[in-house]
Amino acid sequence: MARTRADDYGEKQQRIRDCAAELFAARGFEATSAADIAGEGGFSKALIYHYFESKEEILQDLLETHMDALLVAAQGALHEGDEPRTRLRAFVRAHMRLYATSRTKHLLLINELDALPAKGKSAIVAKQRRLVDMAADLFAELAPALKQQAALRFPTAMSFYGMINWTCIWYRPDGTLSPDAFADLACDLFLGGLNGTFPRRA
Amino acid sequence: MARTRADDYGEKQQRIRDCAAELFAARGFEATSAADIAGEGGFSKALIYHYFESKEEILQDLLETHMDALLVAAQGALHEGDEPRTRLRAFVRAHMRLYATSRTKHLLLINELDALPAKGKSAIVAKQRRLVDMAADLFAELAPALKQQAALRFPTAMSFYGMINWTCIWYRPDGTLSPDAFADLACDLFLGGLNGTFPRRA
DNA sequence: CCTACCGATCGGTAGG
DNA sequence: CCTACCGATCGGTAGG
Repeated sequence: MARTRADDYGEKQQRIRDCAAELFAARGFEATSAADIAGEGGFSKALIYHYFESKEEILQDLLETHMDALLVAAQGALHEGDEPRTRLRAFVRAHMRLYATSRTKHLLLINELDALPAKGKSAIVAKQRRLVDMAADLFAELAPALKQQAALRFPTAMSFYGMINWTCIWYRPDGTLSPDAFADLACDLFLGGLNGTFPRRA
Repeated sequence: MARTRADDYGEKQQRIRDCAAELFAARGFEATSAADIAGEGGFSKALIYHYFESKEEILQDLLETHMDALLVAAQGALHEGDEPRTRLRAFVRAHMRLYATSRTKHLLLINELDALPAKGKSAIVAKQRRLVDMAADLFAELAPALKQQAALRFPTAMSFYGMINWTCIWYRPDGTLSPDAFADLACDLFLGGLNGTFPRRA
């Protein structure tokens, strides 16, 4: 018979993840101690080290999960509609919706990726690269001339990701501008520029 | 006679700033100890606390200086040329040039702003807001319809800053794409969008 | 899954 | 009575 595991193994682990994510996002990874996490969740520091190897492993776990969710959502968006413009709109909306529902993890991905050891970081970066490639392929469909400018493929895709990832600095999903509304604005700006976007219906 | 100060007071202080900046950018503010900084510079930890009140004050000093330089450079760019398009190009180039020459400080501004105490952070944020306002005013000149959409003024300006600030994640000024070349690409993308930018001369 | 601890190191400051 | 530092160590806390 296989070794048994407590019925609530998964839930306990998740509670640790949740408490850690909250504190990592609020104070930063380095500034958060294992004792802080234990205090937040009302469990012992030793419990954390029963479920995770290290503080870094918790962060790795959080970022990995978030990137997987992003890849699934983005991949799904690419099947919504035939026109590349429609697919781009769905692609950007998928990002903003996930950023809204998983704001904490998104903040960690942006701010604390460097806290990971080199090997773990490169695993995350590899997943990010797949996402950037999906965007770049879509852009090449939208502006075929981009295919002749291989050197600008990546800078262009990163300019796009800058627009939407930078939202972690200033955007609050509970404000007047909904995730979809910002997604559409960003989409229009990226496709048509300032003068192709304004005037626009309010 | 006024109280005297060592002739090399300024230089010593600058050496501490430089060593701290390098380590803060490489390892993160929290992960860098005063002892690390002292070790890097070959001086005592006590020397640091003779010149600075705290580790935070060093970071504050670095970010304040960087923001001031950015404000001066950006302000200067707004006087280069009559057409708003020309001024925007100079504005973006000024940013990218400063990011290239002060890459370390730029990284700190993006990654370590939260390490500052609330009061110090808000002083930096206030300066950033002035910069964002300069950009937003320029955009309203370029697309007058934006003036009727007050709610989109800030999101639009932040989308722009996303494109250029996100470079700290992926852009290396010593690569094949020069700071001015990327500035022009970002400028074209923001003004004309994907289809207004490509095809373009290599 | 806890209390009880460890080796080491933290940011900051003492006397001289 | 000042500025410019040094070697040594403070009280607490880190991850494990």
